[in-house]
Amino acid sequence: MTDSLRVKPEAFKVACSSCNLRELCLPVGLGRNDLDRLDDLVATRKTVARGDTLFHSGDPFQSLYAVRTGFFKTCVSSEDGRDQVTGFQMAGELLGLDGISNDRHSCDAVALEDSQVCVIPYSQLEDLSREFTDLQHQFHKIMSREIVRDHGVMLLLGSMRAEERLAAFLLNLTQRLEARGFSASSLILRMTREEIGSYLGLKLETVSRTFSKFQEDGFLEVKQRHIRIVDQAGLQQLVNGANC
Amino acid sequence: MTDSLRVKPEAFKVACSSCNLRELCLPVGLGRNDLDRLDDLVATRKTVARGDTLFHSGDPFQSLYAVRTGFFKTCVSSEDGRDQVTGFQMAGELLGLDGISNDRHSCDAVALEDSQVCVIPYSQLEDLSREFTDLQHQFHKIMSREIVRDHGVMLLLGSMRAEERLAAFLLNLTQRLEARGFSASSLILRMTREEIGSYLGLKLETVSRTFSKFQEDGFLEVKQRHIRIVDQAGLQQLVNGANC
DNA sequence: CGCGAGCTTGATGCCGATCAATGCATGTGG
DNA sequence: CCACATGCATTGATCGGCATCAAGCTCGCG
Repeated sequence: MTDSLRVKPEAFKVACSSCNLRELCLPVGLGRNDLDRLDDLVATRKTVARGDTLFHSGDPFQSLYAVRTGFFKTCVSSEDGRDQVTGFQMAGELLGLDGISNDRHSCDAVALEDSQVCVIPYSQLEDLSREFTDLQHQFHKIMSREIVRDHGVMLLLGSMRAEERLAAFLLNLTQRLEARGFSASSLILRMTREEIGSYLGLKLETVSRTFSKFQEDGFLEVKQRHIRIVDQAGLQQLVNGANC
Repeated sequence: MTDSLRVKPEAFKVACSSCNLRELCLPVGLGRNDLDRLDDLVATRKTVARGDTLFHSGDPFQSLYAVRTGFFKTCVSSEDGRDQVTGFQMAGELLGLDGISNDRHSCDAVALEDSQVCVIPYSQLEDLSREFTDLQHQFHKIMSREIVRDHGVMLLLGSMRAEERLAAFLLNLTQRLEARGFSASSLILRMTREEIGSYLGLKLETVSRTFSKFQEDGFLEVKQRHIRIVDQAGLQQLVNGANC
């Protein structure tokens, strides 16, 4: 092999400045100068096969990860083996923020399809964000946004009924997919009914039944993991308490 | 009144460096130098009467607040009027982190007793944390800790039954009170059954019934808002799935 | 083809919601 | 000081939504 070929193919693309996710990811709002420095920081990628774990709860925390391609779930579990999916992450979203709190990850991150993440060494990110106000501010916004998202999930888990939960889930998913240039009305679920159920505080049978009901009611077409949204407004009405 | 008396009594105490909460609050782990600068930053206090709101959802975000004395709840609400308590905050805990995400608060913060908070102007905190690594790191830890806490609440809401939720709630509360030098076994609840229920995803009647059951079972003595924990280990066993 | 993981659907039961009445503490005005 | 109102808590009776248990179905894959 020649020297030039020994360079990993990813090396050419590991650059936030030319990444097509830069408007969704950490670099949002950064200027040319900041971006160049960020490119130096985010120098490596990591491939995670479907079913594999990016990090486990308890692992020492070193880096944040930005999803480049693929799809992840994060889940926490209690001592007695209870398990809760805390989120699903897609391209441009950050993984690992939980680890900052005590230098260990406190949840598992599992790839639900073959995925690729950008590795962001955390201490270097702190260094760089001391230098660049915009980066610092953007990073804080991302953490804050995660907190706000979590509060929304609490609202869902604490006060919504099964149909409302699933409707809210689907609308959230399609909205994020749309922001990434995918269809807002047709999607393929990367997670099982059980994983959806865990996220929504429901059993997989309830998730399945609710999908069927949505189909009967004309909101969706459901064929296993293929979902087509027929009546988005109807789902939206469900989430707001139109039926109460 | 003499001049000396006209000086607000608080003026002497508005100093993180001499605050008895500094080991629980933002200043954790800061050196002398950092602390002095933080003192300049956190120059004002604010008194919030019981029942009053420190900030509303939608208010422009300017500052974080550190609880100095008293007790708060934060709650989010959806368009259709659904309401969810997302947390209870006591001395040394930060309020307002949700506001960073889009320069507006996204929840209400309500004082559950007469309280006092330290006002931390956010943009100045950002400035200062660009200068002091330790402050920056501590701030990030606090945000991350909030995310981890939220994930714990999701686990609770998504997978625990009523008794487990209330037991977990009480243990968490006493643990935090103990860290502040209060008794771990005797406490006065600052919130109503309804607020507890909202936080735990239960109705107030269920909360009340569960308190009564805990009393029958010999875990607690309950007299309205006065709680005495008789069998902490028993509660702990409940939280872990000892009964499953 | 046959196996297994995941999904669907049905029957039943239980936990917690709901509805309703009473009790208890605090405060207020006559 | 009592009468009454008000807010919060307790307790009971009933109901319903979701969990649970169980059986069959679909589809991808070795």
